[in-house]
Amino acid sequence: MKPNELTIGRLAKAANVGIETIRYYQRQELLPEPPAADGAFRHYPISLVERIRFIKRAQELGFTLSEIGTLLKLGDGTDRRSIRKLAADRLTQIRAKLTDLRRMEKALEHALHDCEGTGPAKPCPIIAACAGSVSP
Amino acid sequence: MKPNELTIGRLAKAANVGIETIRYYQRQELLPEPPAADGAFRHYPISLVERIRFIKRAQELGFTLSEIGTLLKLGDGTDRRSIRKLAADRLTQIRAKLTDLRRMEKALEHALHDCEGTGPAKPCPIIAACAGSVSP
DNA sequence: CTTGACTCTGGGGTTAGGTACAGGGTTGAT
DNA sequence: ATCAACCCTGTACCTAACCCCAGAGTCAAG
Repeated sequence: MKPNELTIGRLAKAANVGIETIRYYQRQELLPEPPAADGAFRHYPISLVERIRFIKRAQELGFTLSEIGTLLKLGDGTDRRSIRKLAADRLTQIRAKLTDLRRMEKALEHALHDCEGTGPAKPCPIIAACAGSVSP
Repeated sequence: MKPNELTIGRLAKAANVGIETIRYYQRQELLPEPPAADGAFRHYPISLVERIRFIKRAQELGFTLSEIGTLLKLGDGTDRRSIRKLAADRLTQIRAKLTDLRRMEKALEHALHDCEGTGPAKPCPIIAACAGSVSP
């Protein structure tokens, strides 16, 4: 084993992911699979640590693994147009989800607030919100 | 078939869900399963239309089906404390997700903005964001 | 050269909320 | 009585991103 190479376990530890995650990324073609001579241990270049970190950081930006695959292929950064489109689409999705969640937040806040201030004589406003009645 | 009863298909149509959704809810014990005499058609009371709508509206508030099961059991609204806890917990989750998504939104906005204004001589800021470097 | 920690291949399972058959049986309108 | 439209049970599949396991082989330290 050369000094700039790792076994899968050490690679996993260095990149702070599980071994199974690495194998999964290989199946998704996000990571190369080094050749193994007849069941012997594979040798992974240390550069893969950075590649895995790239994947993880892209995930934190909300990209799916499939999008990250594209990003990795565009990794030299010369095709700005494709990269921008990917990022812009993802941003649109994130904003849609934000709108959705904000609606839920408001509705729940409202129902909870009403519930705090409602005596047990009236129907529970949270249940009422689900039952579809408008708060009186 | 009594006038206040429906077949599963008509119930599905009335509640605006698929037949399979109704069966799924039955398996999750969100809906009762009327008895069927030896492979004959089941008869569903029309009141289930409202129950399904309840489920759908609760989903729009962000509750999981399992939580909705609890809500349905608490449906008389007398146990306000349990209901409030459920709603408050869900609200907490929604807010956590909102925080997460807002972070993603900011980071993507920033990277996109930088990318618009960066000449092809510099590395792509979107790729750079994934690669973990701080924008210079 | 033994031992224990690791790795290999191949397959399965998980969560949530459904969707999609296949191969029958039932209804109800003509 | 026929026929289309519907329903029954049971099972399998879908997405996304992994996790887990068995049984066999390999590597490195002592």
